[in-house]
Amino acid sequence: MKERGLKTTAQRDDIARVFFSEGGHRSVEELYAAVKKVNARVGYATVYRTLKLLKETGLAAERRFDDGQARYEPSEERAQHHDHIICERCGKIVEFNSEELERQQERIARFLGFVVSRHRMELYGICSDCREGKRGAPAKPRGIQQL
Amino acid sequence: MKERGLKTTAQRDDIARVFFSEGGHRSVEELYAAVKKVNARVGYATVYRTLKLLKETGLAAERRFDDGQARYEPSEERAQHHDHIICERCGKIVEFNSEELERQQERIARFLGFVVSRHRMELYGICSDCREGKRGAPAKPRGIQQL
DNA sequence: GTCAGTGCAAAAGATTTGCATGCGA
DNA sequence: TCGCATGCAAATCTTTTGCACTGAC
Repeated sequence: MKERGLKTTAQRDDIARVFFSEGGHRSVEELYAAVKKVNARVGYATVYRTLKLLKETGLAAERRFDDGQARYEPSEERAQHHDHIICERCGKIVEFNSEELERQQERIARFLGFVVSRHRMELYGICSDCREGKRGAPAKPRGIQQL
Repeated sequence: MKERGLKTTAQRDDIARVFFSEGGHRSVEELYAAVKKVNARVGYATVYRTLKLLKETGLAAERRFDDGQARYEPSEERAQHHDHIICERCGKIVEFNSEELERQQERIARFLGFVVSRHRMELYGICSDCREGKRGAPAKPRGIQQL
């Protein structure tokens, strides 16, 4: 699973297993809690160190939304590239992808003389469930919306 | 200049003066240093507090790029809305605006059932100066590029 | 004269790091 | 066995806050 020059240890295995099975956009705190349940012998620092490792080897992508803490998700090498739209009321995060938008960005960058290596694009607003006054946990994300 | 219900004090005046005259995307640290030169009697906390005030009254906009610290720029009430493209080599930040891109985002959000309140869009790449091997300070930004 | 605004230092929250120890290759 | 990986706590970094004091209105 992680033969990219990484030594295998019990904690790395457990962290990686939890990380890739849960998917989603997990904060370090959430991941730490989840890993703890599987292996109580894991320290906070190791979770940070492992996540950084996964990021450096390209297996994980780091996201920073506006809540002040980093979140990680399985890299786009394994999932398709996508952006995020976030509900400011219930916190729901929906992933989407738009070819049109990508082309657009590429065009803009080229015009300004840049070669783009990556981008970050987040939309913030209120989702329909919240506008309609529905309560309770947000609906489970349904994967990447193609547009 | 700041009659939005704000009491005027020497430090606020100085901070606001520096902030609005320098413009750009200044980190708190940079602003603090700049204000210090004008008025040594200003504390770090006051810069933070004043910036937060300016943000809340809509006079300043907070930006968080990928370098871990907040940056502020005069609000879009006074300047036009724009996004950013950032050179990962020299740190140059170019502002741009694209009606097309805005429409695009609006369309996507609507399709997903969201009403957008704000968005965040940053492109990261290498600028032409850097690709051509030019050294030295990045060229002064030339305002918002219309696309 | 009041009370909001300020400075300083301490607190907080997120993340990193030093160091002695443990465990995989 | 050897050295990287780990745990824990301490250190960093950025931002916030408590508190006594100052200055604006």
